[in-house]
Amino acid sequence: MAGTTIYQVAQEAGVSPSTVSNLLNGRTGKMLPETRARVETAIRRLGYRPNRAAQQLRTGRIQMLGLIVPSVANPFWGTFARHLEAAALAEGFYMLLCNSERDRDRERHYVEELWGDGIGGVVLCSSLPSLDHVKPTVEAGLRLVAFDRTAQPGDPHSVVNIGTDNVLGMRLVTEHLLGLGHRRLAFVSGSIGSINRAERYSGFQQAIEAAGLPQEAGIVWSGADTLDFDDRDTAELGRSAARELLAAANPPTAIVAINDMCALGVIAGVREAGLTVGRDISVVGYDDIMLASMAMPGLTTVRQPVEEMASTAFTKLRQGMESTADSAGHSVLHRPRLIVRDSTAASAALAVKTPAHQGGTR
Amino acid sequence: MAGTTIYQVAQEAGVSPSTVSNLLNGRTGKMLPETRARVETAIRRLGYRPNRAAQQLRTGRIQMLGLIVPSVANPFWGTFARHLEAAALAEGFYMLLCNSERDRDRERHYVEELWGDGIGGVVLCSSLPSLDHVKPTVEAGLRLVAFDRTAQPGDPHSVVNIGTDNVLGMRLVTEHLLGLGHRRLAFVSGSIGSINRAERYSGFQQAIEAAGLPQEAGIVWSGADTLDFDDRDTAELGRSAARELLAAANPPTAIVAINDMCALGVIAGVREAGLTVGRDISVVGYDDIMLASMAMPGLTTVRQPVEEMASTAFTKLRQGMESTADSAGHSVLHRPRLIVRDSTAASAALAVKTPAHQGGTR
DNA sequence: ATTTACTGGTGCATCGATGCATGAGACTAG
DNA sequence: CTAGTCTCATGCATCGATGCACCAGTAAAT
Repeated sequence: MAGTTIYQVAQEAGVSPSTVSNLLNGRTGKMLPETRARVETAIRRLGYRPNRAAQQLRTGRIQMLGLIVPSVANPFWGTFARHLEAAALAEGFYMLLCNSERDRDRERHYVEELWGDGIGGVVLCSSLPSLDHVKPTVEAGLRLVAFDRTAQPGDPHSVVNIGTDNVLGMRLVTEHLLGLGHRRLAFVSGSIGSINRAERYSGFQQAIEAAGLPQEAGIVWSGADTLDFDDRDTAELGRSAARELLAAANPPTAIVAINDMCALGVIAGVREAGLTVGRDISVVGYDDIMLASMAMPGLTTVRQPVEEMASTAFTKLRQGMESTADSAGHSVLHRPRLIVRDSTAASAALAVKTPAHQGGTR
Repeated sequence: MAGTTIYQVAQEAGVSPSTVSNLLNGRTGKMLPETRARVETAIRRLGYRPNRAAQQLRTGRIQMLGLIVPSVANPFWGTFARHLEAAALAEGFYMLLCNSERDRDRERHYVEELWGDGIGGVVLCSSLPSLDHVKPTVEAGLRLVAFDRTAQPGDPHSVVNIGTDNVLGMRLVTEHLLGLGHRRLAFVSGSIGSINRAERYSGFQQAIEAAGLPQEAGIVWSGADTLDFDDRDTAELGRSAARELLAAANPPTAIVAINDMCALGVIAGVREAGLTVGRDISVVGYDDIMLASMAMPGLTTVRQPVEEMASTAFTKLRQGMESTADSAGHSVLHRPRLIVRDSTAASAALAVKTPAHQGGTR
């Protein structure tokens, strides 16, 4: 809108528009240093900036990527969005943000719309097990990086998956609890429909088995039909889970929540039941959102290296967009990390020989 | 990228590209219903979608707006972004997201970049008192809606400001506390540099004055030099404030925090001091972020009608972008609302004649 | 029959950048 | 002095949609 065109620059520098274009696009091979300098000066003097619309129209490409997340109101996605934007911006790419609200049709619609508008690459954060709804677009040529998801049979070829090892992550916290002497753990989740929820659950089970404990040591509390897609609901879910679990006969000594929001709800529920988290009962979450460190007590959880993952996502996307050959898809698994805080402590059964408030490396 | 052009549609329908264009742009005045139907069928059959780059190049306009926030990692901005996107999308606008990290230069850079790329409207969420850094761009024609900010002398003419009445909001909570019998209140904030912080402070003072209390009834705790720009820091600030205030002789019976994050820190600090929020001392925040309702106890706070504000922001932006005349700027003040939860209760001085846990309409 | 009026639709230049094919000029070789 | 070789720069068609100015028809008026 500044309105300076390549023609004005050309005139100012006393050359043709082609020359300016050549310079702009790095075709400086055969160009007198003097000419080059003249053009560069003119560009600077006029404050010329190429018109992106014209560039895109001509080249078909555009320096922009799309990000589709369930909802940026959720701090986990907000954080991811921020890091992805930073990675993109460093290479001159803009980022279009889209909230899918976890709706399949909205995901599809966005993907098609973005593709139709000339955006060549999209990072899709979907919790859906299948990518069928976007398959046609991907097969038409869209570069798709799926985030927080593991490759599934039937996925379109070129899709790159980026995530953390959920099985491992959940094993880590579960083993942490087992190491503290807990022998009766509850796993709290909404429906285990999404891929990573299933993976997390599997990690939980594996840890219990590996410890040689009977299946019954792991109680599963699943709000089955609850539509726990909203964060507030997720937390609420944790709250009711805690209430129910603690009211039952032979309650667990530790509760494993499917994610941090859920864990925060659990903490609230435990407190309402008159117990103290980190003393009477241990609670762990997953994700390490900002609130996890600020909660009282600090929440033991599993951190996903979000920044690193964002950077990988952008790199992969870009690679895909540049090569014309249809690169084969694959998965990049980042390593999750156990973050121990004060919400976990030795099981009450051992509490006699261990100081009550121990357990946190803060 | 689908690649169907207006020419193909024209051929398919047996008309000229102009006719298709006319239909697409609503110039259907003089067009036989039959012709119209033929074209519409062709469009559907070919799955034609106008090429946005070409449209933009031709018309100069683009159906896209920019949103600049301090950081979407902060749930308050995340929520706002989500609502703004929804409002924009309903009218066929995309939203480009930019994180300024509260940096003046980044704000300027983004504004210039967006303008240079043909984006005609930007919603800027800046905490800076002055808009001088973006003034040139606004004067060049960019439509700017400033969010969470009140008009200041020296602002560019066309800027529309959207916010809530911070003075009123803070008066509301402060009066709520006074009504509960509190006579010694502390106001906790980092440096009161930004406009809305100053406004909030002013509301606090006004309420105290209006109640006929002496100036000294309002203690001001200001972390002066602290760089409390990160959320974590803000909470930390509240924590230290609480500790210091409670350790002093003649401590306050109620603490007013500059925002919810800060209030959550205060709550943590109070708890560490061995006191119970909502009984021994009352705490209030501002913003009503999601966590406010999930904290223990639920935080009494002031809610900004975010969704409504987002909708206003979009409407104003759009109006500005459509009219060529440079509409005059103005401010839209939304009404904040007091949300009473369990973190406030009657002052301890009255506690003898009032049940301890009362006070919350939940 | 010729002009006037009107209806319904089309031709074409245009937006700004791109990059291939081509050309002008300088210089050397024969 | 012409042909051949280089070097450096330029002409021009192109991407797809837009919308004004114009034009073929047909109907009504003179």
